[in-house]
Amino acid sequence: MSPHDSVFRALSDPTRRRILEILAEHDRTAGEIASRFPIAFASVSHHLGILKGAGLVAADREGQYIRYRINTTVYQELVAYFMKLFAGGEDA
Amino acid sequence: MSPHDSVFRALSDPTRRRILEILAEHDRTAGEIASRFPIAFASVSHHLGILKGAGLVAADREGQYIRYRINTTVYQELVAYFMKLFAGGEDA
DNA sequence: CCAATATTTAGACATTATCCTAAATATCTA
DNA sequence: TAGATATTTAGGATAATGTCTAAATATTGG
Repeated sequence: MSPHDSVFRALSDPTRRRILEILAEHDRTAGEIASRFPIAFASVSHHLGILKGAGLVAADREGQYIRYRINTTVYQELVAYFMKLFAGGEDA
Repeated sequence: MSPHDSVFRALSDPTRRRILEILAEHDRTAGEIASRFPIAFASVSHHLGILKGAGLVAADREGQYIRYRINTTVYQELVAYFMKLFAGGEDA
């Protein structure tokens, strides 16, 4: 029941983690997110694609905009995975 | 209070996660760990160095051998980090 | 002290990841 | 429908990562 490889790879980049932290506050459009970073919009879009592919965020179109939000499902798997690791693999 | 970048980078490689899972069962020497993987001992040693640098494992020399073990401290930070992300950044 | 065992370090090479600019796609508004 | 805005996709340059072999370091036992 480990989270998929793509989840850990997605989390390995600091820009992508910052995106998740921003989305944890509340949902935002791609442009709102991108404007917070000193890199090109296209680069942020690429990061958003990776986060979406890993299931860490979801996206819905709203007219011209695309709104991104945290997808909570995967996080519970992550927490369970790490708890199992540091608990020494015991059943509880 | 996010875990350091090196922690996430260390976790991004599947071999390194497998090492952590093996060490979660119980402590093992570098050689015992390396013998479980189809790659060169030197490569596993490199991975162990990265895990140690991230604080995910600790190592103690035992005569000729070096025994590795899970270092639990960082895991609690990881769990707290992810819980905060998927809880929406609320105080609780 | 020397040879054997255990582990790490160094240097090279292939693969992957990030970032950029430019072009493509989607939607809205006049 | 044409032009403007929002976002993604494509292609390429540069940096980072994982793996290998060979050499170096540490410890034990005769």
